[in-house]
Amino acid sequence: MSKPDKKKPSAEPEIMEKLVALSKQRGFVFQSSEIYGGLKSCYDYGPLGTELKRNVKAEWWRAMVTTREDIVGIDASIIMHPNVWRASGHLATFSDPMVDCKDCKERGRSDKWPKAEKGAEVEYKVVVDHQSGKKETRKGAVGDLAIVCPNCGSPNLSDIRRFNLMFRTSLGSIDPLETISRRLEGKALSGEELRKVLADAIDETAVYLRPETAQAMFTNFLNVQQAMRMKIPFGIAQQGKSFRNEITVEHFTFRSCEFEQMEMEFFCHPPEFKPEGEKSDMEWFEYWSNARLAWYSNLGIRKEKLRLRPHAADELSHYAKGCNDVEYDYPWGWGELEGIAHRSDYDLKQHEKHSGKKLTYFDPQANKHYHPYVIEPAAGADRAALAFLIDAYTEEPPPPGTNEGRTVLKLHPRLSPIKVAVFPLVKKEGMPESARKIVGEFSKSGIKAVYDEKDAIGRRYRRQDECGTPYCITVDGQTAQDGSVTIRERDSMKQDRIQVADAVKVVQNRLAE
RNA sequence: GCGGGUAUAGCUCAAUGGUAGAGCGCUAGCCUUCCAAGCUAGCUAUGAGGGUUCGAUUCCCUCUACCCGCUCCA
Repeated sequence: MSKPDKKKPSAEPEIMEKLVALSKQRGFVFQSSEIYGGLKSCYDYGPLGTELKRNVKAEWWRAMVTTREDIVGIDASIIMHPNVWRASGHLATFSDPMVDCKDCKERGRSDKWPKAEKGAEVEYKVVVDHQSGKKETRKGAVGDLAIVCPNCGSPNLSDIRRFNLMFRTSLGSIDPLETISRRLEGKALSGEELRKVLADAIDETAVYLRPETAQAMFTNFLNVQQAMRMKIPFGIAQQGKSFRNEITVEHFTFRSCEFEQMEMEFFCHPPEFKPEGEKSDMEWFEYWSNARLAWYSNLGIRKEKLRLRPHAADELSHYAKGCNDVEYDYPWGWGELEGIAHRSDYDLKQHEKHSGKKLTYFDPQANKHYHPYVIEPAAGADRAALAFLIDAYTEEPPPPGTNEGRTVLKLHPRLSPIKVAVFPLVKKEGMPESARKIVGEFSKSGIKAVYDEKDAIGRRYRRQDECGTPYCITVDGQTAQDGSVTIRERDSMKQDRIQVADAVKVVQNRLAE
């Protein structure tokens, strides 16, 4: 088991700056609400970014649902019953009283920290120089919370804070503020009493934006299984927005408060009910780990920039039997693209406990009811789109004899926002008309094509290179004579002559490769 | 959350206590027959708020956002 090694000297620290600039210039990603000064961690996808992300999601759906008999999809609501989050455990940490040590920066639950007598003098050691690890002995008095830091023993602590990992809102037309002001009218309450009144009033209508899409696959487990007559092993897949009030956000769109997930819950036999010849839960775990890793490399991410990192035992949740992260070597170091978790039967049992409804699968072969095990590949659509973008970003030096290099996004053609650009070599002799007709043919076939006649032909090629457009078709003098055009491939810059009549078919075939 | 840095045109950068420039880009036109050619004309900017000042993009304060490092990440 390898430990995460997040830190590494960045080989190209400036690549992100260039990519952010290109993203804005070419319309991949903009900062949200930019004219108002921006909003922390929020980004908007522009026209090309939207196409890219849609293509990423479409490829995922194709690989996970369309081409598989054993997986079906759902599209659940973002707001779910609050008890879903009690069952999943998200609401517990949400309301836990958290406290920070001001000396060693340890953070934890105040009700779990060592008790100490209020006002008592204590002695503790603090690391004063992180490089040498030099410590200094200090003294202090225990404060009102009557606890000390479990790490360094310091009584120098922050106030209690409750971290809102989930976005809370209220469902219903009555504003909780109305309820609160009514209940508080004419009352003089202590801080603790006041808090209770507020918490109760808010709780009555409180709902939360989902922090993950996974729970809807568990709550709908039997609905889906019965409606679609699914037999174990089978999976339920979903794509959609999730929301987390992250403590920190970083690295462009890599970690943000609003993000899109692509998750699949694969229900398989627990060991005691596994028939002969069927994959075991651990074999499915390996299968999905490898399948998900391969998905990224098949869509063009360089193999040496991808790895599967097994979680160390102390990183795992208590119920998990394993977790592999698919990681990408971002410009700032290795970071998570996707997590494949072996969740045992924890989630279904939790929901069974909290809802009081049976969530067992009836296995007609074994003639038994049981809770299936679950393997969960959970990917981030925004992270995937970002990784594809970073990996595709290439700066080529000027070829011998010239002085202009080129910037090219070597995206997999199926991920490219624009598939084909069609140019008239010059703006005369009917070439623009022919070119526009070709664009029309592509549009009719559902292939995103654009027309461009501005500037010299070389410049138009370079513009498309920056957008990641894999194919450029040019109408020239020969077109009028024999009905042929050139098709130029983005990465090799090689040109073939093809018939106009075959153009759509040729591109379709190349996209299918 | 802590520390450091940054904020000028669509992008990359310059300059200035007194009319804010360039390159690329973009728009229109001319020219142009295959890999960022040329000519002409045009468009576009000092993150937000406050203070000092006759006058602030420039000095000061606050806020916001972004970047780097630490911290955190159910």
